[in-house]
Amino acid sequence: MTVQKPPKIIPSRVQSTLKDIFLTDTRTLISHASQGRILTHEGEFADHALLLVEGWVALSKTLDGGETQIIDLMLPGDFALIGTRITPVAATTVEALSDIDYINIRPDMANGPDTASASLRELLAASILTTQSRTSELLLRLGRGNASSRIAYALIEFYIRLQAVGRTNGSIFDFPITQQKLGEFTGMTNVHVCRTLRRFEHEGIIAHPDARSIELTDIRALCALADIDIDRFRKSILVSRVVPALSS
Amino acid sequence: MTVQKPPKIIPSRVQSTLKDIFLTDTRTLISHASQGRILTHEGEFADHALLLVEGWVALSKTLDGGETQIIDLMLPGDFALIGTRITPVAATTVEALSDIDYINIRPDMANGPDTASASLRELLAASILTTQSRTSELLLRLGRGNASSRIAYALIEFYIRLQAVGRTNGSIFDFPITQQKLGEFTGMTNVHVCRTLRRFEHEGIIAHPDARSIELTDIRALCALADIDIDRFRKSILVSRVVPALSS
DNA sequence: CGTTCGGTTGACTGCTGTCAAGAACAGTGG
DNA sequence: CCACTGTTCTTGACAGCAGTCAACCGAACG
Repeated sequence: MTVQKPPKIIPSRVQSTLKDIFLTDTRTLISHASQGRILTHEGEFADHALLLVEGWVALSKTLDGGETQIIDLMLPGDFALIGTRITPVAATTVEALSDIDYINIRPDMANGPDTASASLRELLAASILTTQSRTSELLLRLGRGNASSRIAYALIEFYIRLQAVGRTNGSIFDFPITQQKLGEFTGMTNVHVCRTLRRFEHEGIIAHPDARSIELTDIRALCALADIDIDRFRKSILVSRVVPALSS
Repeated sequence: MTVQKPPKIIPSRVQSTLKDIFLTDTRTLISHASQGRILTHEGEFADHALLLVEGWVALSKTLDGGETQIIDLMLPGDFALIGTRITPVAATTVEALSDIDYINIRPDMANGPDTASASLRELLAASILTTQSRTSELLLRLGRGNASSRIAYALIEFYIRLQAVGRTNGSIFDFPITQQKLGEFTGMTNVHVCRTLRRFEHEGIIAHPDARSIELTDIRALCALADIDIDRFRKSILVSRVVPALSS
């Protein structure tokens, strides 16, 4: 009943782009980091782009009091600008929620006039707009939704995104995130996350096939709670089309 | 004691870019819309970029139940992609919070290979990243802050942004937004917005020089409430520098 | 076998939403 | 000039959802 781990895949479009740039097998470029590692605070990442190959990564912000809000999660195959120098994602902390494999792309690799660089920029632009779309949806739930709505939203978002990169087995998927972190994403305390998940489980909406996985047994109910039209939502958060106004 | 209305200004960098593109005086391109008008729902805006010259505009999303969350506010001088076809800002409603003047930029105007188009794309890319930064800050307050923190955050954000485009008079500025809309921005009910504003006024943190203006009489207190380091914050939400990885 | 971490549950508190009524004000039309 | 209307703001009473505090459990790990 456990999730079959598919072979590690880089989305094909990204992979071919990277091959053009690096002129080498992408597998040799992969770095590793353990769960809990903070990827910012290390100069090496300033202005870089990060391609996540395996695992989950959180982009978060923290108030002086120490309260943390996760702004966006990176799932396998995701691509994002990180670093501290130029982008306004500046004050963001980048943390590995699980053990991860990733490729670090230096800024100069995307700045050239060649088609490979241009293609990389297009990917980046598309990924930025997709992130913006997800962030808007999350903001809507934080501003207007109750605990059930927020948790349901998060679960559906993870499901749709993982499904798009072949990381689901039916409605089961790996769920390597603590209730504490899920609370940081949904704007709740870990205690209330726990209560809400337990209630969902009791109502037969979700299940735990094993400790590290989750099964969405009633996706329709989750969509209703989160006020999601699943088809429209899928199109909205998975956009990867090139945006004319941003391509060169 | 009222706010002196400065002449209507288009930020100089934007203005020169637009002149290059349109080969004409930008003043002839300005359209008007009245307070309350919804700018989406009209095919004419699909995929367009909008340059706001005067007034406030809200970009919002709505749940089925009718509850609305404002994702971002456009203030005079702001520039954003709107429309429904390609961008993931798709499901967003664009509403004039006050009477507005704006310039509508058709997608083909930014797609050319000429330097003017390229410059426009750079502006757009910078504006998207700035918006992302503001949205992250807002998300942090919605997820972790209480009513005081959220309102204080909103007031400081408006102040900093208006000051950057010369729309403040000391710490006084035009405030053409209802408490209802402020609640849609901060994720609160209009009733609680009212209570919070009244408390701020009673505590001497803000004042109402006249019905349509607001004065931030104790900016330091507001920053403390919102957990804002004002200099860092200013840099973060006003970034307009070109992002290497996105420029062509 | 002790320690740590994450998860679970209960009791209690309190912030914010809901409901409702009234005040201030602008606009509209007679 | 004066009702009439609709919108926004204001305030109070009350309820409920989620945070806080605390205790305990189970699993993983050294």
